[in-house]
This record gives sequence, C-alpha cells and structure tokens, in this order.
Amino acid sequence: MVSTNNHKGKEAITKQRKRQILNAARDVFSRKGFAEATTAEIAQTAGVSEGTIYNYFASKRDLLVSLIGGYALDESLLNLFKSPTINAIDSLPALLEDRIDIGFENSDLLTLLLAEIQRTPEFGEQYSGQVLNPGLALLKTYLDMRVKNGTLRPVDTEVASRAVVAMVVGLIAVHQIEGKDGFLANYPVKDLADEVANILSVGLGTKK
Amino acid sequence: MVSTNNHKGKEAITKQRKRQILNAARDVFSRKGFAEATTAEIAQTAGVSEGTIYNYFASKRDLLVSLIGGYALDESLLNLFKSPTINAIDSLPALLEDRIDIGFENSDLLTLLLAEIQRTPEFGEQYSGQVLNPGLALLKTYLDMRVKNGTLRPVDTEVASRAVVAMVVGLIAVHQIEGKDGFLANYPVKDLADEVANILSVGLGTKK
Amino acid sequence: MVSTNNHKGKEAITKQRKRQILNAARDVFSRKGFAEATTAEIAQTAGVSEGTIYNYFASKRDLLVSLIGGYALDESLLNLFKSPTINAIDSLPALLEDRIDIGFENSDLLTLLLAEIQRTPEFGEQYSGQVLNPGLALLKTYLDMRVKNGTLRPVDTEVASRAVVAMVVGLIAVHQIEGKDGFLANYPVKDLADEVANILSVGLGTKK
Amino acid sequence: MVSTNNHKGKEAITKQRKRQILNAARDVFSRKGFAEATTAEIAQTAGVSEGTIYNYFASKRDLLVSLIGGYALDESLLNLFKSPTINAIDSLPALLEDRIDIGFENSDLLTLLLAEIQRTPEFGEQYSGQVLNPGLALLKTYLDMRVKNGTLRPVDTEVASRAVVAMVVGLIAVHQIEGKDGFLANYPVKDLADEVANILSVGLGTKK
DNA sequence: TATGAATGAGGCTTCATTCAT
DNA sequence: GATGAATGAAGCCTCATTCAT
Repeated sequence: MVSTNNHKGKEAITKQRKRQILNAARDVFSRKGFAEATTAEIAQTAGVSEGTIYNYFASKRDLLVSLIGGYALDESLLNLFKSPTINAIDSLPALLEDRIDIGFENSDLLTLLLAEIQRTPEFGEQYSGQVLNPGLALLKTYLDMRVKNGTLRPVDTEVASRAVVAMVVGLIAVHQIEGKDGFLANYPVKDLADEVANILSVGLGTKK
Repeated sequence: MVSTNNHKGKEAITKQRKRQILNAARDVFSRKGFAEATTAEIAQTAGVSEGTIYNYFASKRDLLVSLIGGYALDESLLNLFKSPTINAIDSLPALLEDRIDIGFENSDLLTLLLAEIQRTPEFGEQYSGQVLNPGLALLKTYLDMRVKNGTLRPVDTEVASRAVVAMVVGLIAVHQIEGKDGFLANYPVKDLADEVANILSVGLGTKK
Repeated sequence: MVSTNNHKGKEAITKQRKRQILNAARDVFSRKGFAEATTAEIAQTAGVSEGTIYNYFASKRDLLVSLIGGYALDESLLNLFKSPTINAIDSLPALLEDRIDIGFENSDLLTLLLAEIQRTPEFGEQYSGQVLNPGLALLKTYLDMRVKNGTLRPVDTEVASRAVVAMVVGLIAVHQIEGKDGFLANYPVKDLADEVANILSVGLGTKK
Repeated sequence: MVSTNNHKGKEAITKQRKRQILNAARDVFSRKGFAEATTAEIAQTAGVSEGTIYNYFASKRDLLVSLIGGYALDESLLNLFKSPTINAIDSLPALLEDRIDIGFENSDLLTLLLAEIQRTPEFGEQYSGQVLNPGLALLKTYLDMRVKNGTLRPVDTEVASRAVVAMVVGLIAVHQIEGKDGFLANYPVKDLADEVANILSVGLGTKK
C-alpha cells in the first residue's frame, strides 16, 4: 500500500511537474515563437532549473510536440474548434461570442500554431485530426440536419462549416494585425458576435 | 551621357541585386520563419555569398523590415487587402476568387506576417496603415453606399467590412492547417468563392 | 551549515573560475592587444571552452573592463603607482628598483593600458582615479613635507611628483622599445635604480 | 624629354598618392589602433577607393610597416627622438619644451608605436636603429663632453641619456593617462619644461 | 590606374543539451 | 530527482583582399 501510494504520489508529482513545465513552455512559445524561446526562460518561468526540463522532456522540440499534440493546449486555443455541443450551436451568437473571446485571448497561440504547422506539416495533420475535424464534423452534422429540415438553404455544408470556422479564425487574425489599439480589440465582443452571427445566419437562412 | 548611363546602370544593378536578395529572403523566411532562417540559406538561395547580403542590408532583421515595409510583398500577399477597384467589389465572387487564390498561394507569408507582427507590434501598425486600413476603407465605402441605396441591410459596415476580410483570411488559415491534402486545398477555388460569396452576400442582403 | 558551506564552496569556485579566465585574458590581451586577442585563445589559455567565458563575463569587452577596473591588475601593473608607504619613499633607490622591476616585468600591460585608454577615455579616468592619483598624492605629500623641512628645494611638487612617475613609466617604455636585447633590459635593475635615483634626488636636493 | 617628364610626373603623382594614403593610415591607425582600423576608413580618409590602396600597398599590414619604417612618421612623432643639434641640447628647457609639445600632440602615435612594437619586435629594432639610437647617441656624446669638461658629474651617460628620453616619454604617457582634463594637459608646456629641465639639470650638475 | 562590388574566412556570441554533484 | 556549470555547434556579421569594368 505504502509503495503503491508512493508510486501514485510520484506519478502525480511527475504529471504535475510536466504540466508546470508545459504551461511555462506555452507561455514562452506563444510570446516568443518556438525558435526564439530559450530553455532558460522556460525553466525560469516554470520555476525549475534548466536541467530539470530534460528529466521530463527529451528536447525543446519535444516540448512543442507535447504542447501541440497534448492536453496542454486543450484548455485554451484548442477549445476554439473543440466540439461544441449541438445545443451550443443552436445559439450562434453565443457560440461565436465564446469562440471569439477565447480566440482573442489566445491569438498568440493561433499564430504559434500556424507558424509551426508551416514548418512541420505533421502538426497540421495532428491538429486537423484531433481538433479541427471533429469540430467541423459536428458543425456539418448540425448544418446537414437543418438543411434537411428546411431551415437552411441547401448549401454545401462542407464549405459552410469551414466558412463559419474561417470567420472566427479570420477575426482573430485581423484582431492580431490591428493590435490592442485597433478596432476589433475595442469593440464589445458580444456586439461583434451578434453582428457576425447575423451576417452568417441570415445569409444561411432560406429566403422568404 | 556615358557616365550618366553608367550611373543608371549601376543603380539598376544595385536595385536588381537588392530585389534578388529580398526575393530569396522572402522565400526562406516564409518557409522557415524569421528566426530559423539562416543568412547562409538566404545567400545560397539568392545565389550570392553571405557577405554580399551585408553590402545591401544592414542586418538580417533589416531584411525582414524591408520585406514587410517594402515593395517586395506588394506583389504577393499585400495584394490580399490592397485596394480593389470599386468595380471589382461589385462582383463579390470574382473578388473573393482572386483574393483566395492569392492567399492560398501565399499563405506562408500570411503566417510569417502574423508571427512577426506578434513579436514586433510596429509591423502591425505599419501593415495596418499601409495595407489593411486602405482595403477596409474601400470596402466600407462600398458597403455604406449599398446600405444607403437600400440594396443592403443597415449593418455596421465597420464590422461587416472586417467580416469579409476575416472570411478570406480565415479561409487561408484553415487551408494552411488542413495542408495540401486537405479539403480546401482540393476544392475548386472558383466554386469555393461562389459558395462563400453566396453566404456573405445573401446574408448581407435585405430580407424580403 | 551544509548548504552554507555549499554556497560558500560554489561562490569560491565561481570566483576562482572568474580569476582563471581573467588571468588568461590578461595574458592574451597583453600579448596581442585587445582587438587581436580572440576569445578562442583566451578560452584555450584558461583551459575552458569558449562558451564558458560567457557564463562569467557578458562579452569580450567586459573582460577588458573587469581587467582594467578590477582586482586582476592589482597584483601586477597597478602596483606600479599604488601607494607605497611613506617609509618606502624614503629610500628612493629601493622604491625605484621595486617599481622598475615591476614595470619591466609588466611592460606589456602598460602598453595595453595606454592603448585602451586611448580608445576609451573612461579607462583613463578610472585608472587615474583609482591608481595614478592616489600614488601621486602620496608622493606629493611626501615631497611637500621635505620642501617644508628644507631638505628639498621649493619645487612645484605637483610637477615633481609627476616627473618621478614619468621617469619610471618612461624607462619602461624605452625598455619596451629597445626590446629584450636592448640596453635597459640587460642593465642590472639595482644599478639602474641607483643611477636614476641619484639623478632625481640630487636634482631635487638643495644646493649647498 | 616629354616622356621623361611624364615619367617624372607619374612618379611624382605616385609618390604623392602614397603619401596621401599613408597620411590617412597614420590618422586612422593612431586613432583606432592597427587592428581596429579598417581599410574602408583609411580609403575614405584618403579620399580614394578601397581598391586603390592596394595599387600602392600590398596589404593593410604593409601600410603599417611603411608607416613605422618610412618617412611618414618622420614629421611628427619620430622627431621626438630625432637628432637634435648639439646646439639645441645646450638649452635643455627649450629642447624639452619642443619635445614635450610634439609628444603631447602625437601621444596617440607613441601609443600606436608601443603597441605595435610589442606585437612585432622587429618594429622595435627598426625604430631603435633608425630613430632612438641616433638620438641617444647624440645625447650621450653631448653628455660625455660635459662630463669631460667638468660641467657634469661623472654619471653613466648611457643611463643618463636614457633617463632624459624616458622623462619625456613618461610625461607623454602620464599626459595620455590623465586625459585632456588632467593636470599635465592644462599646465603650460613652457613652465613644465622649465621645471623638468631644472630637476634634470641641477640633478646632473656637479655639487659645489 | 581607379573603382567598388563580391567574396569568404574568421570572430564573437547564443543556447540546447549533458553530466557530475 | 534536481541542479546549473560546462560544452561546442552554429549563427550573424565584419572586413581585408580580389578582380572585372
């Protein structure tokens, strides 16, 4: 029992230590980008020594891989596309508000992700498979249903679902370009979401 | 005359050499990102020696600055938002097709731009001022006109113009994530543009 | 206690390592001059790798600054002008012998110092303040006293003290120019000191 | 005749061009030191292009060699030790004033010389042979004469002549260390020369 | 002969990774 | 397991020298 507990305790500690380092890596990577992030700064941010990182991760690159493939992004950027419940979709303004909010908050991570996907296409496949596709699939299912019951025009839902996602991602990018003094950064997110939802939904609705 | 010609010739050669190096820099930066690009690779790509770069640019960073601020992007990514003529806007599908085409072709540059804007907010200001804002302004003028003459709902055109741009940028980003075997990369651009234009324009149109 | 000891041990090692590198820097700088000294040679001389230098000093220049401003020269060239005790002054031949000996041994450092003072006047101020002026002040105090009690002519002791120092420095310079086969390098230092002391002291003494 | 004149003209032009470049080299070397001087700056200072330098000198180092061995320094620093006439020596204050004046004005060159002699002992031999020794010899001859006719104590004139030179050189060095706001730089050269001459000459004189 | 663009060797510096404690 | 000093590969940049014009 004791040793079991110790084991569990050790595993828990190990897991917690990995998390601690990954969080630090996420912060530094998203601020500096992968290449300009230093293990020294990650260690300092995590409150551990540089050597300790290598007790938990094989390399700096392994940190990035764990970050993009792992649970660590789940709680921030990844939620951007993560399966909303069908119910959530039903309220497009609320859904958009939620996603825009998360996205603006984590636009650095989106940039990091785009940049690293570019250098390592596998990241794109991984991210597509784990995050983007499930989200798109759910969206598509929902749109298909509404097309079938006649509350939507018979659009190509494969495209339409991507258009919805693209709208959110694009707003994040424009927000990033405009900066903290730009228009989007200072427009109430709720109003933004309402306007955009309106544009999208009315556009997708059947004409009378 | 002779010396004048010589002068002109030298200036022309200098300009052409700068262009040659900037083109190489654009290639390598967009492929590797700024930090991971090496001056050695840029030189090799440009077909000059490493030292030669420094006869034309003060530093590697100066290459980036010249690239983002200069004419070098004008012919590719910058066109993404560069003032389309009012006439061009009139045909939303054609406009979107054009921009999506350019964007898919240069998605690496969009990523580069986003990443470097994040590290150097001045780049964002510069890009906003020189490229994004003029494009948005033109779009807004056009939308305002159509709102006034009743062919569009009275939307917030400040938001709506950004939504249109965001849609394009977002599609580029999603395309980038999905990769060359993804859905968007293999969907006919013309059809994509038609679909998206439909979503946007019908959504923006007055309900009967 | 243990951790305290460890701390002390680490600090001691750090200090010792800095010293080790500074000593190497002094050797190489004085042999090659600052600009022509390479960090590679300093590292090799110190018996560490090149990167290690930068764990202790911010830059090659910082090595020079630490060298000129720090304790590292105290034990060699700096003693040249460092406050001798009044007693020591009393025996001018002994004082001169001591200083000439030190100076001949470290003429490379004098040259280094002069050269770098020329490029960085702050070094001159620093060296004047920390080393030269205190030495001159002591010398002047002593000369003033002897003027007052009549064992010296009423010379301008501000000038006279500099003359004494200049004599030593000049001998070192001439020795440097003549080289190891030159006259001064092969003249017994004690005899040289006696002769020069005679020239100076009789010259400074009252005429009967 | 014509061709001869042309030849003479060409030679004259060549000589004049060499001189022009050497002067520039002297300026830059004495300001920056040999290693930190760049051929670019020398060319600019000389008002020629970088390539032109290599039409007259084999290398940057050759510039230094020509400078130290050649006529180019003759007109400034070299005069420091260059054979004064016996008559000139007769007035020690005047001689010292002259030399101190030249020396203070050209202390950068003295520093340059010392530094480069250190790296290239041949320079020291060359300088000793061409400049220092002749000067010392003349001084010694003069001192010997005065010893013989009883107006000087029977000092070792080999040492005494070096002491006189050392005094001048040392004053220059101290002046260099103290900088332009230091004591020596702001003391009237004539008074300084008088004081020092007094110290030296009375010291060298026979006691009554 | 004058030019100055091109070259490339070599220097300083950074930083991911290792390893002895 | 934690530490952080040591390492050395690799990158950016400088600058003496060459050479085609």
